[in-house]
This record gives sequence, structure tokens and C-alpha cells, in this order.
Amino acid sequence: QEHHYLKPNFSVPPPTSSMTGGPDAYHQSNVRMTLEDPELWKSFHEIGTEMIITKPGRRMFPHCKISLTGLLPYAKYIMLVDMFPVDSFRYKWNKDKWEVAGKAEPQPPCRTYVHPDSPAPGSHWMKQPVSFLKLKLTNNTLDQHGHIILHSMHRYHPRFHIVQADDLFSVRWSVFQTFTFTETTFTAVTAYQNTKITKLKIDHNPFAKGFRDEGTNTKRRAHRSHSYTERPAKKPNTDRHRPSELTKSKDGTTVKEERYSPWGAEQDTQLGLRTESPVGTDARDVYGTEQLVPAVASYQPYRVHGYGRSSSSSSSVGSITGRPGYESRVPDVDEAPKAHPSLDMGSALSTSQLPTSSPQDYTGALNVAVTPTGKPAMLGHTLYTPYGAEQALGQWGGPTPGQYPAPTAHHLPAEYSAPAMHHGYHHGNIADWSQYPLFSYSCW
DNA sequence: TCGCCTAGCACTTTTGAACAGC
DNA sequence: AGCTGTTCAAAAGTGCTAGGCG
Repeated sequence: QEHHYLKPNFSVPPPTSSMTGGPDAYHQSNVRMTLEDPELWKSFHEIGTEMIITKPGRRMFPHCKISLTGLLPYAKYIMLVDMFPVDSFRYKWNKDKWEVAGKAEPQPPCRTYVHPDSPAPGSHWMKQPVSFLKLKLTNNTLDQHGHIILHSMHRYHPRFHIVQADDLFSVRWSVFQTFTFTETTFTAVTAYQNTKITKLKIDHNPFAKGFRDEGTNTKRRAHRSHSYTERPAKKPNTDRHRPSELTKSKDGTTVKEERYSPWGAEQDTQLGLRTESPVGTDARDVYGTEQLVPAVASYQPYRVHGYGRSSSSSSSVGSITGRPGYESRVPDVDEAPKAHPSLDMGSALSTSQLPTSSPQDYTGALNVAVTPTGKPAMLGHTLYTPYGAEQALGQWGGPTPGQYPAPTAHHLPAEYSAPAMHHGYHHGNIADWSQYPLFSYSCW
């Protein structure tokens, strides 16, 4: 079974023994992640996957399901998923294809979904495919349920993170790796645009079985006319003419890796995201591509001198985001809700604080830092666990209207660019890490 | 008018409590 | 008392679509 395997891209020395990943962290270079149901994903991807997002939250289909190997059987890991913008455009469905409709809107509060089995030993994760069935997407920026917030008509792809940690609290100290799969790229929509996607979903999603049998839906079908989602006049074309940006390269050659790597794209453009028009230039399929750089990453934890774990949370600077083109991710320090200090692992995990790396060297570090003034800062990225507020950390630090959007510049502490913070590792420029926080605040 | 979003609908699958049997 | 399997109502998950909004 041929999956997209994204080779780890290690080019760093093993972490010091003082780090919580300890010597084991280095062995994580053997971790392999493969996408389950790749054929299904491909069939969607070839048309142009659309994921419905609704206010109350909508599951993904196909579901994110992955297999893992190479984990340490007795070491505990936490699995996380977040959604990463593919580019900095807003799209629209015009006739039979997707077109760029303008610049992307400011990023909504960034959240991370924590797999409900987390933490669990490596043996648990490896014994069977890991499904993120409960993951839900919403377009409600004020969502209080912890769903992942996305913008409609924007493109994203899931990022899978493996964190070696004994519990949710120690994530901040742990090494983690990130994997992405190009065929999981999707356009978030509030209503289906491409009828081929609708049909594919109905054919494959058990919950859509009611729409599968034409005989039981004569009334519905008869009523379908010229709704927004139904575009009968365009049907003849949809089968033959896919959106140009989704056209698979015929020769199966690997597409320029930066195209698929948000990190790479960030390097390419000043805005940090791909800004060239994707229309007509986007041979997205890279089936057969062995690696997306930096599809997998190893984050090396490090600590700020003088700040122990006990004080790290409340004093962390969350949220430097500064992701060009997504400058509004950062919640306002004064307005955003405060997570429980001892539970605010999100703050410590904010990649906004992480030393940056080039796409080729995605090795980074989990940073626990403080603002120049030592003032606690808020987080722009939420960890979401299906355990809910009651079970997990008892805190729901959901975003507030005030944190979205929010200015970026004043959240950027000068220390971020200090090479000394990186424990001697070279991580490239800061911008890469600061552009899209992985974790910014906890929602527990 | 257009592009996008939403609520309610009818339908399905999934979930979990209650119960029975061993 | 504990475990397993079955039943079934409730909950949750689907796409469809009329209508609303800017």
C-alpha cells in the first residue's frame, strides 16, 4: 500500500538529556506516518476536495486516519491535528472551477485537535490506524466547543503532530514531529460547490446513505433546481474539466516542493505564503512524491534561562504570530481569556515562540518565554480535546471577539530573534516559526 | 443581482442505556 | 457479581434547499 510517507528531515544533534524527550527524542527519526485510505483521498483530491464547515461544526470526510510506525512502544505520545493554510488566497467557485477571489482573510483563532486517546504508549498508536473521526470544523470564530475554526472558501491541509509526552502537561517539554499529506488539501466551504465532490461524498459517506438511493429521494431531487449548491448548467463540464489548479500532472512528476509546503511557500514570498495565482499553475498532485519538505519536523524543546516549568505558563509569551498574510492570529493580550497557569500548555507550545527554521531544516524548539516585560501573554492557538472541558484540564480558554483579529507587532518580543535562545541549534530565520503558531492557548 | 451563509428538513448511522442470559 | 450480547430509543451526522443577508 503506497502512502505518502514524509521522511523525517533531521539535521540536528540529539537533544540534551535534560530535555524531556531525552535521548529518546533522537530516535524519533524512525517515526513513520502513513495516510489511511489514500485512494479515497486521491479521488477527492483529483477533483478538488471540499470540506463543509458549519456553525455548529462539521466532521471531515474523508476522515483523517493515519498509521504510525517507529514509535517507542512504552513511551507515551500525544497526537494532534491542526489545519494549515495552503496559501494566502480566498477562492470562489466560478462555473466549473475554482478561482482566486482575492486575498485571504485574517486567520481565525488557531486551534489544535488532540486525539482523545492521548496520551497513550507508542504500542497503542501503532497497533491500529489512528482515526480523527471526532474532529470538527467550524466557520464560527466565536465557537466555544473547541472545533477547529476555518474560513470558508479558503484552502487548508491538515497537519499531524506526534508529541512524545507522558501527559498533556508536559507537552511543552517534548519533542514532536509534524506530518502532512498533500492529498488531504481541501477547500473549506459552507455549501458544496463542485457537484462531483457531492456525489463522491454521498457515495462513500455512510451518513449520506439517505441520499444515495435515488428511489427514496425523488421528491428531493425533483426540487433541486438552481440552488447555490446545485449548478446543473455546469454539470456537463465538471466531469471533463477540473479546476485547473487541481489538475494532476500527467507524468506524475514531483511538483516543486515549496508549492505544497506552507513553510516552503513562506520562504518564497515576502508574505510568507504562496502568493502567485494558483489558477492554472497548480499541478497539485504529487502522488509518488516521497517527501514534502518540511512535512515532518522534530521540535527540540528548550527552556528559557531562569524560567522553570512552574512559572513558564503564566509567564509565557504566547502568540507571536507574525505570520505574514495572517497577521491577525494573535489574541489581544488584554482581552483574551487567561488559561489556567498550570494548565496552559498551549502557551508554552506556541510555535510563535519557536526558533524558526527553513523548510529544509524544520527542527525547532518548544519555547517557554516571557514578554520583554514579563507580562503574561495570551495564546492564539487552541488545543482542542474531545474530552471536553470537564475531563481534560478544566479550562476552556476559547477565543473572544477581542482576540480576533488582533494586532501582531506588539506581541513580538525582541528575544525571539536571539540566537542564544536556541541552545546552539541553527534554525534559520525567525519568521518561519512565528508565522503560524501551533499552540497558543489551551482550551481546556 | 450575486455570492455566500443558515436553519430546518428528511434521512441515515452511531451511541449508549437498559435488559437478559450465562 | 461480573461479563457478554441484544435491543431500541435518542443523539448525532448527512446533503438538500428555500430564504436571508450584505
